[in-house]
Amino acid sequence: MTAHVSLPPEGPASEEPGHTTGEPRWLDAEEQRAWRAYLYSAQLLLDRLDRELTHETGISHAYYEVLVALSETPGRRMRMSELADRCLSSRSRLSHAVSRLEERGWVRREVCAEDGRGLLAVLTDEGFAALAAAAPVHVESVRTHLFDQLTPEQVAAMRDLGETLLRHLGPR
Amino acid sequence: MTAHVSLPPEGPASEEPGHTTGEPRWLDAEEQRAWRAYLYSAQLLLDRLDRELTHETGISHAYYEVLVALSETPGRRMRMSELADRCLSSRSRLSHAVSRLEERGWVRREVCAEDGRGLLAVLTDEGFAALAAAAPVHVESVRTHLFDQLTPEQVAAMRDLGETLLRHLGPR
DNA sequence: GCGGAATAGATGAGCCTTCAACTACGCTGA
DNA sequence: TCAGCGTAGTTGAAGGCTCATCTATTCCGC
Repeated sequence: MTAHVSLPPEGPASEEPGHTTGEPRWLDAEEQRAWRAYLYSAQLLLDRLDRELTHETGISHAYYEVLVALSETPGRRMRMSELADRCLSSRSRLSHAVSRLEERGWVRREVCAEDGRGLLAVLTDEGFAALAAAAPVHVESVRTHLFDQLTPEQVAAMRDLGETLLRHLGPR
Repeated sequence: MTAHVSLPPEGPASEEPGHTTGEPRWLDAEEQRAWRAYLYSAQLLLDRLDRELTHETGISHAYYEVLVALSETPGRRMRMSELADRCLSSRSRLSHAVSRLEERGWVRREVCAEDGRGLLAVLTDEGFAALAAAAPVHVESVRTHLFDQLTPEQVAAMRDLGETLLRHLGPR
């Protein structure tokens, strides 16, 4: 009955008044239901999108995001750190990812003129072509599993929810 | 400008009428904004919750879900497959996870009486104690990064959104 | 009761992510 | 001009996840 975020109590723990540590702010049944619905649906959705993209194009969602970020930039190139931020990725993770994309011939590293420490990730024509092939597959998944399921009001609520959380979690 | 799900076009591709393949149903600017807000916020939130839980308790969110599922069940035991379903986990992933939890002494495998093929994962007292210690940490994270940020209307919308998507993505 | 299909689960290789070093370069102040 | 610190990025080891494969057991029809 009690679910997920709270410890299943044998009954509410005895509470002494004037506590110092503070009793955990457990979720009530309604909150649990909302939280679980959000958590499960988000996990299932992201998983599904990633799987469909990966299986139909050979590009994981993580790689896809890297390619998209590069493709949207003038000259199709970006500093490694900036790219990491845009992809919600750690520096290390991005570094590994770019190495693997480099092996596929989709990205190339270039030294940065203004900063001798810096590198630019550059999207190659092959990389752009791979992205062009994958994009219709991905957009169809997003339509099918997300937008086709929602009313315009729900889409608006989704955006509102997302933007509210982003203000807290920070665009970094 | 064009973002994420769509190929950044040099301009809309020429479209011949009577197409057979079907032009991709690209997202418009509003849809992209909603989708990105949702995607980013979900990724950041889940990441944050997982990190806080992992760093403060040594239990990843994935393991936490396993422990919670077991703790909620009569006898604190469950068939491996059912546990996998409850945790949105593949059989293989759960099998590996239970092995690791077994090494920590938090879970034990028992043979299943009714089905010689089956196994039961059983939460040990040590496992329950570990969960009891972690739960307050996790609930505080969920409060701080989710519920404290939202109005009651947004919580209701979150639940509605989640349940709508779950109907499509299936409780499996 | 027996042969074959289906189910439950384990296993290992390979890839991905994380974390903690580590290198290399730039910036600042004395 | 150089010492020290901060920033940019890489690297390798360790653990987690996926996928394909494998074993053991049950179920089903005859």
